[in-house]
Amino acid sequence: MGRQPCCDKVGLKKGPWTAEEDQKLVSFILGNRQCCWRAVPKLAGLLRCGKSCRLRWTNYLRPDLKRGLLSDAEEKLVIDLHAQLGNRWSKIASHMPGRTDNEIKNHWNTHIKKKLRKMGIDPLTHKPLPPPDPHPPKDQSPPHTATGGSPEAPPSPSPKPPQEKTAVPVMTPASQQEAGDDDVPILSNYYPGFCTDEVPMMDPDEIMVPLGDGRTAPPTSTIFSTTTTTSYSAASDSVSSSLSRDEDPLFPLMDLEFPDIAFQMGLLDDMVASWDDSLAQQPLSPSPVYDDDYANQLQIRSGVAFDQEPGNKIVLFSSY
DNA sequence: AACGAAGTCAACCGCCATTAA
DNA sequence: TTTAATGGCGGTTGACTTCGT
Repeated sequence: MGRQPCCDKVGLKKGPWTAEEDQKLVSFILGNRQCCWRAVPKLAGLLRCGKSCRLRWTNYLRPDLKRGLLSDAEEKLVIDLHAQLGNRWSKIASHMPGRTDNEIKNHWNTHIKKKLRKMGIDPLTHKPLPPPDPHPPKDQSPPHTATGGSPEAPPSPSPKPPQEKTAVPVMTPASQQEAGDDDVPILSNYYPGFCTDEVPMMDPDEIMVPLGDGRTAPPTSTIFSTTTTTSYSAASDSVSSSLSRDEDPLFPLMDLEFPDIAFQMGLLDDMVASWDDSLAQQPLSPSPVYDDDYANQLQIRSGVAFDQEPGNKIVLFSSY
């Protein structure tokens, strides 16, 4: 009957992840075939619940995450998508490869909202804000207009829930054609490519990590540039998330981009290595290049390219 | 230099839809 | 068919950082 509980939550650790935990989780996920998240912490030797592991992986450790502030184009995209989808952050994120729903949500709440208000636009309705009332009523919420109120507005006596989730109906004409949740017709052309909704766990013997032998490629096509085979070790600080991107040894790997030139130059085999704990402690050079041709030869799965050749070949790269 | 306010964002909470037993 | 776990989602929290005084 049913399934076993996800976790008993007894003796489980909470709070920020340490570098050691990150390393355990990454090593496990990269080294094991897909299995249920419930089993991950136990098998990986983590005192976390599976849900926590999943969140950590999807929001922070996934190799295809872009990280960094959203660009202007991305911000615009978020605004457009939000106008159509409301606070359905995962849907929005699915149109923005390399970005997580959590990241977008945070950015919306901390940056975009303010920007829109400064521009005189209601971030909830995406319509012009009404001019400030020179005589605001005392101890009473201003009457709500049809366009709805801001969630930051003082509590209203109306039974309307305070959350923004109800913002969805407030939409642009485009969205008012009642497109299905999944159908946001315009936006995929901003970022043709991958959807980050599905992040596969990887087959253990499909792992290919960059290696370095000192070779460097031009900046736009830089391959992975580690010299010694060192491990993707996050261990340098007890709280990795407190590190800046430049300091955190995790980030270089996250920033890896598709090494097209390397492949085209026949360096693929040189770059193949088995994943193990001794890999890549050394920072890896990011490269903003993605090669469609080579990608076409591979099975692209959410920013992870699996070489069709049998063997231990997988390339981790950012899908940007 | 010290303190408090404001901003940022990783992580958690709780709900819901899906799915396995 | 029923039950309950799982995974996913959006909202919220709180630790940490940055800014202003």
